[in-house]
Amino acid sequence: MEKVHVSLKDLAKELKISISSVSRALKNHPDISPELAQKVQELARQKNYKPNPYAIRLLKHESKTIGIVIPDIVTYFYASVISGIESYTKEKGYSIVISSSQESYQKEQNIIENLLNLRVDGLIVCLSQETADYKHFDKILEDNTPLVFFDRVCRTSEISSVVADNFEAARNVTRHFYENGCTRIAFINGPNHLNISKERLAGYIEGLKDCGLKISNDLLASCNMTPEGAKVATQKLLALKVKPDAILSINDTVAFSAMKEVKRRGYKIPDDIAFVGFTDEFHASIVDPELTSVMHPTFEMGQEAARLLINQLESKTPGTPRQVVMKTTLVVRDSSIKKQKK
Amino acid sequence: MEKVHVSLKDLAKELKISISSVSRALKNHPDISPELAQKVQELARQKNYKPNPYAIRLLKHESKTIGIVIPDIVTYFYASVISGIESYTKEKGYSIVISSSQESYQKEQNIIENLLNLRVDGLIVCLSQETADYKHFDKILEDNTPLVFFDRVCRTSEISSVVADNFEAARNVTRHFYENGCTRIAFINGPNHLNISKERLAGYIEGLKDCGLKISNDLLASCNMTPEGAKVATQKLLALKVKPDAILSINDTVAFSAMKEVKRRGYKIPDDIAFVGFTDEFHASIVDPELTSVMHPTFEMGQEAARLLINQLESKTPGTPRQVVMKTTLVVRDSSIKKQKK
DNA sequence: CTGAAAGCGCTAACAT
DNA sequence: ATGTTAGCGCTTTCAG
Repeated sequence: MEKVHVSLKDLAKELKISISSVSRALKNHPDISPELAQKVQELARQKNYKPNPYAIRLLKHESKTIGIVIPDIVTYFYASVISGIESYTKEKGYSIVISSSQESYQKEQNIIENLLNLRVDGLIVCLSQETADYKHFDKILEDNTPLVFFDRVCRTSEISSVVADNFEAARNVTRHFYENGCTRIAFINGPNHLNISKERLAGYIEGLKDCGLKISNDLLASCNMTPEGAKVATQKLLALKVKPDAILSINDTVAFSAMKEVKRRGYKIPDDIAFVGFTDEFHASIVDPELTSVMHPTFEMGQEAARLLINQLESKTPGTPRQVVMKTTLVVRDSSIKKQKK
Repeated sequence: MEKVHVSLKDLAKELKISISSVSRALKNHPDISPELAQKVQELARQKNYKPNPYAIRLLKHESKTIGIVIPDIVTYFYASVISGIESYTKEKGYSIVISSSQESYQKEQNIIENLLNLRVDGLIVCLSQETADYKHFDKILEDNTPLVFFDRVCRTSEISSVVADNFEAARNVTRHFYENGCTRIAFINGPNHLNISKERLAGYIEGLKDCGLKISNDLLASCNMTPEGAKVATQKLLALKVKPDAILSINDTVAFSAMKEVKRRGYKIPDDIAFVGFTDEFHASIVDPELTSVMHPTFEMGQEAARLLINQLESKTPGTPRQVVMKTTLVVRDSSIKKQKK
């Protein structure tokens, strides 16, 4: 029943040669006779020898493993980024260990500690929604464990990160609304302390300025990015005396929920209220009307984060932190194009 | 720059005692003086000692790691099952390494080989869509690596698995359609060789019999479960002289795509064509009309798969393979309730 | 109660 | 070209 794997020792015994000869033969070391190499490799194949990775990790002090910390696996955006990370790391011979914080600051800390104890070679992290304090990353830095953030980031002057062009994207969307006849553009934002919220808010405001529209606090709502939170935020906006004629949402999930509530209350999308979301997940083109959304290159963001990390890992030197800003594209669908412009 | 971790040796040197005493002190071994234990633990905490997991894995021949093979991470169902697996394994002190086959038979084989080479303690697998040959699992069995399948399974007489009550669920849905006035009930199925396709098809047919409806090949379509495949299948059904008045879809994603096509062609849902999907992912209640769906206890399925695996792992004995069938629930929403029954 | 020693599987410097 | 040895960090007999 016990798993039993053949070791170099086994091969050596069988061939009546030393372990080091076997080791060398297997990796085609320069000074080994071709015949021996041949013979050893033959036997190794036949007995299905596989090196024990743990012996190597112990010896080399590296695990060829990367830890990933995300708020939640069951979210298109994160799953898709992971998919990009997986593709790049697999190519480079690294394994990934994934843990989700479930948007909890406490769990995020625990997970990071676990991953560090596992001695991963590096970490790729997206902050939990609750995380507003960044001291726990000191431990990682002191540890000299390379770290890269994506999407929800912090301490960017010390730590590399991959983010979307949130400011530009939000500014663009605001103009897009204006060009389509919207003048009361609302924004359902995420928690204020997150960089994505801040940057998108700034872009939204800049966009309003570009269009000569006035900034109104009434048109701003924050939510915890859950469907329920989005619903409440939407209700707040719909309670205004003068209702918004457009709603920008911090992500597609929030947009979906808001749209549902808006439709339930009898308003027409986009004619009464136009919609734009962030991410452009698969379902954006499935909902009714189809949702205009800021397309994030999620897979590429994952690849890029992995690339940054592995570069750092393999170049041993600390290097200067890099902040990679990925370009997004506004994918225009029905939800933002009013048939009857005012 | 190099990561440097303190070892038992370091602690021993500092305290001028032997490594084995340190080791014992740290795990509160019975025969160690309380004072020494105290002192050692103090120093360990202070110097932030953490055991090197790779040394232990080498010694114990176990990795406390479980490999997960899924068709695709960016799919609600799999992500959600993983989430359940993660929750259970974390509790039990195991890490998970996730790899996706991207529905490719070739990749599935490679991944499994990699995971085996990594010496994971066990594997949880959902077959790729292309997988119709199951010989590659011999390697795992020979290896004595415990294995559990979920959802898309094979060789259930030898290997434990967790599945939904596909037959009963499909039969139920068919009756549900009939009770709501549908008599030409179509089924957009997945690839024929998959157990989920076979079981749901059998349930569908049984349901038709229950209702005294006749079975027609015209009303059966297969697809590869992509949105595009679903669209093509839908077009085939809509091309019939006598169109279906209900469509059962192998999963929600297929249903979403089919609904989109049906609406695009000007048919009303549910009055012209009623819809039911499988999974009940989040978006089922976001689409318009909201989709009736067979709710899978995804998180629990993951937990159960992990439980089966870890039981097997820790009880060392092979044990008899178990097939756990999880109960589903039909969540009725607008898409299947015709306002005007015929 | 504590220490010495062997060994998990592997690599690499050091012989020969 | 091949063998010997030491050692990565840890646990666990075995001695004392």
